[in-house]
Amino acid sequence: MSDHEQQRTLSPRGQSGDALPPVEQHAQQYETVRNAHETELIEDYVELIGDLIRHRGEARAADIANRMAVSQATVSKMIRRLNELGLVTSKPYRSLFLTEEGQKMAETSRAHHDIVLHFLRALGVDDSTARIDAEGMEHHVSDKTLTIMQRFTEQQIK
Amino acid sequence: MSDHEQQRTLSPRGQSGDALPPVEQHAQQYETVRNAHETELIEDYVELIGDLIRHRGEARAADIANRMAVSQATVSKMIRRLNELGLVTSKPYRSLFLTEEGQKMAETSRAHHDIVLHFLRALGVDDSTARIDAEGMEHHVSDKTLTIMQRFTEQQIK
DNA sequence: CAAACAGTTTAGCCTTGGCTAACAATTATC
DNA sequence: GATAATTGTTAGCCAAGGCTAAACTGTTTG
Repeated sequence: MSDHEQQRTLSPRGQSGDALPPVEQHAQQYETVRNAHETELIEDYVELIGDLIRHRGEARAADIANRMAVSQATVSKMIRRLNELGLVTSKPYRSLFLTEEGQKMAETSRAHHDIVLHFLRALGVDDSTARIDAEGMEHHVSDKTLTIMQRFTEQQIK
Repeated sequence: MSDHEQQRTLSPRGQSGDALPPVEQHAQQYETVRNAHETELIEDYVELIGDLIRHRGEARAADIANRMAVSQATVSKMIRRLNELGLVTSKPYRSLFLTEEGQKMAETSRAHHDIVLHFLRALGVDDSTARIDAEGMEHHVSDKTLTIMQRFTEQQIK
């Protein structure tokens, strides 16, 4: 392991000039982010497919490409991956469908997304900024924090 | 452009069953996230290097590797990139330094990070969760939202 | 001062997620 | 129903960000 930094066990004050967190904790923060990144895109695709089906009745590759601002080739490749992961079923030149598992993922993502979006609005962020921020934040907010956000939003509305 | 989805200009209610956002706006959300991803890692490295220098007086590749939970080879490669980007200066087998520009980036990242972290704590999120979430959220929070978060935190403390 | 060890770099591999260009299939239109 | 337009797929490219293994440098120490 060779940790040339000696570990100081100062109790942190929670302020800006804080000591660095202990190595293990610090490392875990970054690991969590890296893991989130791996699933993030997949979830975004699945979520979008779910939305398209819900609102349009079908999800076509071209629509996904348009909405993601990505080439059709990229979408095509991605769909193959989603297929392999058992999240969608697709026949060439036909609309896509979500598998049971894909549906579950879509719902969860959608729910998280909504919680974050509503929270930001409740906080006073304007709609278009809230949408952009929510899209990015969505995958990095833990369940614990989501619960707190939800509670906050409800209180604001009441 | 070939938009086979016809654009419905329903005014959205801001609820979960919302119509999809207009294609251009939707596309921009995803683009913003993709752009954030490109700079994210870079910023994390630079921020960490800044922190190490501030707290330890120097930033060694081995420490970075430990704290990022990543191999030394990966760090080495990354340092080369940071060099090319003009963010750090480094002599082989020597400690790193941030350039002017690198320092600016480190400070900005650090500031954003702190705002998000303090905000989460003010919201009632426990410390270790707040740290993890902040690490992920940091790069996806717009300036506007940061301002609002900061105001919220101050009000809570008062 | 030589050997051992810790730290750094390089080489070479892999996967992901973009892209363009060329081709194939489906759908629409005349 | 032939042709045009749209949509989908395939092939092949690229950069980023991981990894391991091996080579190299610098430092410590017997």
